[in-house]
Amino acid sequence: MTLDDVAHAAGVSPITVSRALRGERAVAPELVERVRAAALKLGYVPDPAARALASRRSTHVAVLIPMLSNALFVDMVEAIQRRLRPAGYQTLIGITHYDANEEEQLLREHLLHRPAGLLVTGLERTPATRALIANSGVPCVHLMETSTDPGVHSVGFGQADAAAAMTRHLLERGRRRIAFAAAQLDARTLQRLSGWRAALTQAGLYDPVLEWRNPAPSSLALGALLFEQIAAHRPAVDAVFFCNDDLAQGALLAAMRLRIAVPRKVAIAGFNDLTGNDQMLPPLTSVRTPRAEIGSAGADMLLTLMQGGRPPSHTVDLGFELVVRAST
Amino acid sequence: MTLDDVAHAAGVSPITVSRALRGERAVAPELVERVRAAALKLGYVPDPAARALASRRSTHVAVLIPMLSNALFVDMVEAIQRRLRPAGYQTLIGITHYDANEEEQLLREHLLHRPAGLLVTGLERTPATRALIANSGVPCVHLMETSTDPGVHSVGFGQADAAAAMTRHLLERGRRRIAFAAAQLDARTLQRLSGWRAALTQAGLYDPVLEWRNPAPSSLALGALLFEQIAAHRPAVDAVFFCNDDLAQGALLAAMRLRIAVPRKVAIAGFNDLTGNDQMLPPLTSVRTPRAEIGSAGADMLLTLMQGGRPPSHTVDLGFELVVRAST
DNA sequence: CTGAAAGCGCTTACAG
DNA sequence: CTGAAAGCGCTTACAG
Repeated sequence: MTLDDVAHAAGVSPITVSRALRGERAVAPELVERVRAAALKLGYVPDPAARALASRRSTHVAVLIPMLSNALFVDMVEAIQRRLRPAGYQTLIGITHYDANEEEQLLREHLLHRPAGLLVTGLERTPATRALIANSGVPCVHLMETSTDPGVHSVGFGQADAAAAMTRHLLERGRRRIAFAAAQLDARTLQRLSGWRAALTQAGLYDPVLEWRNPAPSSLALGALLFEQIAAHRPAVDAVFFCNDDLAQGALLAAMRLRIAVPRKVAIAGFNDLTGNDQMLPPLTSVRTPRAEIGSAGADMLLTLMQGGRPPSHTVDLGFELVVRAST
Repeated sequence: MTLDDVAHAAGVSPITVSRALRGERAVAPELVERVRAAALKLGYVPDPAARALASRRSTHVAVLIPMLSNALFVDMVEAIQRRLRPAGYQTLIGITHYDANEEEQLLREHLLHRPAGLLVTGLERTPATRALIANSGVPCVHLMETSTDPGVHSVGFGQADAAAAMTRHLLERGRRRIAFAAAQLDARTLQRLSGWRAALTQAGLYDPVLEWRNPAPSSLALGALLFEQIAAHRPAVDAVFFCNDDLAQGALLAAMRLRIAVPRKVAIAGFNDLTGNDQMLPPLTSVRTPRAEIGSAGADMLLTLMQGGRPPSHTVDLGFELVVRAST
């Protein structure tokens, strides 16, 4: 079942079938109709390999994310697939493990397959990776952060702004010694840290000892550990803002074990508003981040670029939302 | 940079280069050496699209899983990629949302791309899907369960056995009214349910009112709800065995809210031993399931099949492990 | 708006 | 063990 069969059935040349099916204009509407009908009747489906070889472009979209074990990226990936699949694109997921060199290696591998598009996480990468993307000529959209560079397409939200907003919320609640606990220490975590720092500085309450960093991956256990350390070393701290919800949830459990009253003695806030926050004791205050929307809008922008179009804007800021629960 | 360039540099014909690079025997060792050196020097990499078109087989492996939001499958997928990538295969992840029809649709789409191999979750699917797999001739390994059919390749563990083992553990702890709470109600959940039922029946303690089913997806919130229902309607229940850890974790939080002592008044057990169980209050007893090992071993079996080999056994049982913590 | 020719970069038989 | 020929199923220029 090939183009020729459809051409035969429709009484046109194969190339006309090719054009009609791809929706190229410059084909008479009635011919398009005839071809479509024939293709449908024969159950014809174009061969992706032949198409890729001839056009030097596949229908694959490579999606590079740091981790799948962070629910954040799962939500984003699912939203991406929901958009890309109906449009006829296959998603290839590459996991970088927050490692710029692994990302570079992954990208090299994926580029060999001539992907139709690229979806990458964040803006920070090795110069070589940046060059690979630029030289490949493959459309690329950056997710999770917003770029000011008009040559870079991005969909995200202001990580620092979101963290600053949460910090101000804690200040409004009367907290004065607000610690920030960070894990992983990837670019976005550090942006959140800077947002927190800016808000505290503005309030005249910034103190470097309030900054707790740990490069290990975010987890309940690490959140518990960080909370225990903060409670032991800085008893005056009256709020802890964690860069991710799993840390905050772990802290809530640790507080219970240590019999430290939340939020009476210390307020606890998280980030991302992952599932389960409403089940915590007390329910966890967090920042809802629009990861699914980022996936959808990022895929839409990429779709536009892959079709040769130009998106209305090179960057889209999808914002965030404070979700205040009983923990603060 | 094509085969021809390498052929030229090595002073042989293109087809010899093709054969040498693919490791086909019937090429003189010294030629293989010469070709390899030339390819390396020129930085030649075969074009996957051309290869797929000519050989009618790609280097893609389609992996069909129910959900990415279940950490279980994330662990499995990561292990699969870790095995398949170095072997030169790309992983295409398809999410079925526990829907047999969606799985069928996904499979149809993936089969158009002539995948080199197929990795699917479980043994239960529509007859059409089964036929699609068989007729495609694409090597396929079934993950998570073990098949008795010698025509079906599988890597998993005894879901019913694992549930029965946990149930016996609860019986040994002196529990007599052991409820089973199930969500999602997919094939594996129902196998666990049957394992629990068998163990209770054997002990002469089976009672249908102890069975709690809810078709909604597993979550902390649903676990809390199920626990509240059980506590309200069946106060005599002295243990609840949840088909998944997130349910059990939600139950633990609900028990705290209701001030029901765990394990004094009621024991709580989960399944899979997802991350965070050790942080719960009290730490959660569970069954550790070898999902990463299943991913690795499944990928290995598929690799063997894709290379035309025959795996030592058509099915591999990787077992499970009881992880007893303070909640039981 | 439509088509004949050439070619994308490999591999599959078929010879020798 | 090696190679010349044909072809995988499309799309890209190039004409008209």
